[in-house]
Amino acid sequence: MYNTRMTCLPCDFYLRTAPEVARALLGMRLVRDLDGSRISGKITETEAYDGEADLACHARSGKTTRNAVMYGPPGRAYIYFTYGMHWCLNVVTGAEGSPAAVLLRAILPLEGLELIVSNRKGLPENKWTDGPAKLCKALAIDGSLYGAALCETGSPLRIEQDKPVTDGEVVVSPRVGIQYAPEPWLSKPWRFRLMSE
DNA sequence: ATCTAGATGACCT
DNA sequence: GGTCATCTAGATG
Repeated sequence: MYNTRMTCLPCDFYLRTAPEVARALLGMRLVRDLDGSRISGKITETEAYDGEADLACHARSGKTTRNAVMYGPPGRAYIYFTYGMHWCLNVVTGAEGSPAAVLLRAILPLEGLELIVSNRKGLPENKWTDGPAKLCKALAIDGSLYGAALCETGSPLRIEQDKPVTDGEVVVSPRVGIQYAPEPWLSKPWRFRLMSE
């Protein structure tokens, strides 16, 4: 029995390498507090981006205004804007000073369904939160939440402990959308997915 | 089912 | 000026 819904994962949870955190986040619950209403979903897909050496990571060119939060303490939100219209959400991992993060790529809606519906108007249910920019739209996540402490109760955006998943339910594969990256980064098995039934 | 084109602006060289 | 950790609608088999 996992009656741990309201417990945030502690900041120390993120004090590991990005691939370790990416794997461990599967099954946990992403929670958005919006005007007193609760929207949440089970994390079902993640990707790890691991430091300046990782030539697919946004920190590959050093510290900038955009990626600065990755250089800070773990457990905070690195949110970036891309393709002229999309927001994407990451969790910062590792010790302060070492830039790394985990991209949240998909969730399964659990609470606040009526708000998700209104944010994803007209689309079929299976397309509500099955991509990194889609889940941000569904949960009303944008740049105003940059740096939010995901490991603190009371934060408008946080990650709560939930039922862990077994290795048998997890599919590991290379990261997507980084064709520009050279080997070995292109093929690093740092994408983690929960199998769907 | 799978493919393609266009959106649209911040970021980097 | 080219690229981008993407998404959607529309076309086609």
